[in-house]
Amino acid sequence: MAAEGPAGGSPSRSKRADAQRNRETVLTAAAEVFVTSGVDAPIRRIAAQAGVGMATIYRHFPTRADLVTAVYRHQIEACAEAGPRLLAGAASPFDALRQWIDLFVDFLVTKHGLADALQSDSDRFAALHAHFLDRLLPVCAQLLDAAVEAGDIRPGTQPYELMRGIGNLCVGRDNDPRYDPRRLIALLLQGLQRPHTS
Amino acid sequence: MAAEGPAGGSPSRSKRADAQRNRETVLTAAAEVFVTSGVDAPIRRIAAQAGVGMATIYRHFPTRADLVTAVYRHQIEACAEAGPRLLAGAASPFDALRQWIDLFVDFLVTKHGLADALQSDSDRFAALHAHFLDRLLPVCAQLLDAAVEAGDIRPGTQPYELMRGIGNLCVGRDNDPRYDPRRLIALLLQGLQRPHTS
DNA sequence: ACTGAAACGGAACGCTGCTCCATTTAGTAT
DNA sequence: ATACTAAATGGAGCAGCGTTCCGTTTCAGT
Repeated sequence: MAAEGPAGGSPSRSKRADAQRNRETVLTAAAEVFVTSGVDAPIRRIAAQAGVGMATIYRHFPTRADLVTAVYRHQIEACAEAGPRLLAGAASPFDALRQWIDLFVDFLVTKHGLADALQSDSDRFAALHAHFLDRLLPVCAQLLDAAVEAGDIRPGTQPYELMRGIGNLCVGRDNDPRYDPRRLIALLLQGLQRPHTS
Repeated sequence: MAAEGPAGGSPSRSKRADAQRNRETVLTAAAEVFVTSGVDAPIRRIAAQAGVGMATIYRHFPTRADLVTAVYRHQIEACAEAGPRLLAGAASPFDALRQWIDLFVDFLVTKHGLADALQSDSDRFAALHAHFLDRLLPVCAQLLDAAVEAGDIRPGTQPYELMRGIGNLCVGRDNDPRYDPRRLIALLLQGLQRPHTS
């Protein structure tokens, strides 16, 4: 997580310096290409942008999911870490859940095709799916449990199902004024809310 | 809609008989392949299954969407026609809406990858998306309007957004016991419902 | 039967994912 | 400083798929 500055511990020892450098170069290039062409961009294009061969990319990131994961690692982390913070600071657990979902949705919709990739049943993204789940599912579960505990929402909803549903709602063409996933997610949360008078 | 029997009007005059036959052959083959390999199955495979050349398929169905549309035409029609019928027969417009959505969801989840294709932003499925919308959006709008009119649900939800949301929720790996789109859709409908005391 | 046009099949092209290996280069021991 | 070794590299090569193009076959009307 820490910066790989000269004073800090070596980020991954036993790697040659040029390999380290190339790794960063590829990450930067991939990030740029992802913005313009989505996370489905041809490896060739990313390699060209980075000025390296394709094999270099495959060596550093064996699957496409590894590359995507690495590019968005910081943002996934930020989202994961926001969970407990929101829970501590919000007016109610339900509010915390809502705000966290907002963060999550913003993350998904601002990255071209990321939601699509996440829900794709293609093997090439299996690891991406797994990483998101590993990192964010516990956070979501904690928020959900707290909201149930507080009586804000009805019990019985599985975190996995909720996360996939939210991810699914974010899939598809971007910037369609007729479709804003946030509105539907708000509806979903509404349905989750327990009637005020129990 | 009617069968193309000998007594009925010619289904599409000015087509050669072998072309007519091949069209049917391709449709049958495509239906079979779609079941096993999803609507993304290679054209080559469908051609092989049908025992025809690829060009024959492209000539009859210029885009993949045309083929998919043709294969599922009957079921799309059935879904469209069920709308008014349900509205007339159900206990309330909201019930009709719920039942119609059930039909729609069943349709989507039983066809491998159909929901994925529908929401894909790839051009190759644009026509499929358009056809679904042309045929089903008015039906959904009618049900939605009736439910709003009856005071069952809050106003303000756009039919397009609802349909895309439902479609989106059906996207992804099939038969995952941890994820049943129907549960989330039920939640969505719950959120749509107006509180009983206005 | 004859013939023009419709329909056909599959080769061919372009694009992509992924792998393999000859070559280059960084780091180290002398 | 030089030589050596293993890590790292780059791009050619193979396979799969979508789509088009064209020489050949088959239908249908005379």
